[in-house]
Amino acid sequence: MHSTQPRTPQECNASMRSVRDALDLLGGKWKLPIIVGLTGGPRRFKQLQREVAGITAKMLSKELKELEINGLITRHVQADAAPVAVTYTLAAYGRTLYPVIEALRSWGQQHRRHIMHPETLEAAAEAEWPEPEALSA
Amino acid sequence: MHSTQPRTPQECNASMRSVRDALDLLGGKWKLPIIVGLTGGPRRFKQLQREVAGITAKMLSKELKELEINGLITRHVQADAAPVAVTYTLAAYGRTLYPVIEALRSWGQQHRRHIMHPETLEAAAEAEWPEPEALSA
DNA sequence: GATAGCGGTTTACCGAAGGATACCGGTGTG
DNA sequence: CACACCGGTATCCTTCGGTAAACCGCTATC
Repeated sequence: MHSTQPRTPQECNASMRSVRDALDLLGGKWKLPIIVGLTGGPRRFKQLQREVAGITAKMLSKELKELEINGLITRHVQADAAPVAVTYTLAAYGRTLYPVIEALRSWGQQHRRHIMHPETLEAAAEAEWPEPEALSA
Repeated sequence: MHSTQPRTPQECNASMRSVRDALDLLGGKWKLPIIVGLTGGPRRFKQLQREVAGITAKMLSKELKELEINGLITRHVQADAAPVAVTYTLAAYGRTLYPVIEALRSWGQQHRRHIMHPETLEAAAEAEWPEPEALSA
C-alpha cells in the first residue's frame, strides 16, 4: 500500500489531464451507476431503470445514448420478439472500466465503514511530505 | 486483466451503492482534479488555482471547504509568515484515494490513445455473457 | 503613492443538468 | 373492455454548478 503517486509537476499535470479526460466521459450522476448495473450482464431499459434507483426514463435514455456514442455500451434490438425487446450490453471497451469501478466500489465501501466507525480507522499515520515547494505553476 | 466483476443481483446492488457513496463525495467537475493537484505535496491557494486550470477562486474555495469537511484534505494557516500563508495538504484519509485516482488516470490515458488510434486497440475479444436473466429488479 | 500579490468573500448572473409528469403506439393479461 | 408493461419522447420547471467581476485587509515592491 501507499502506492507511489506523481511528485514532479510534469507528472502531476499529466495525471490531472488524464483524470479530467476520464471525467469528461464518466462524469455526472448516472453514467457509472448505469455501467455498474450492466456489469451484471445485459439489461433491458425498464429493468435498468428499476436497478438504477431514482433515475428517470429521460435521463436513462440520454445517458445510454451518450455511453453508446462513446463505445462503452452496445444497444441491441430484437425485432422478432413479441414486444420489441431492447437490450443494453457493456461493450468490450466498457469492460476496460472494471478497474475504475472496482477502485470506486472498494473506496466507497470502506468510506461507509469509516463513517460508521471513525475511531477504528483513523490510525493511518501522517506520512512526511516534501516542503511546500515554490512551484512555478 | 479481465478482473471479475459482480454477477449476482445482490453483489451488483451492493456495488452500485458503494460507487454512488463514493460519487457523492467525489462527484462534480473539480474535486478529483484538486486532489490530484495535492498529490504533488502541499499547495497554497493561488498555486492550486493555477494548477487546476480553469477553476475560479469561488469554486476552489467552495470545493476545498467540502473536501476539508469530509476529512480528505487539511487546511493549515501560518500566521507568522509575512502575508499569512495558507497551505492545503492531502490528509491521510485523502491518500486512501490513490487507487481511485490511479485507476482513473490510467484509464484516461489509455482512452486518449484509444481516441487517437482506434484501430490498434479494438481487438479486445467479446467475452461470453450470461443470458439476459429475468431479474426481478 | 501606485501597483501587484496573497487568500479569499460577495454579488450578480446564466446555462446546463436533472426532476416531474404526461403521453405515445404496440402487445399481452384479466 | 380496461389495464399494465414495454421503450422510450415531449414538455415544463427547478436546482445547482459554474462564471465574471469587484472587493476586502494586508504586505511587499517600484
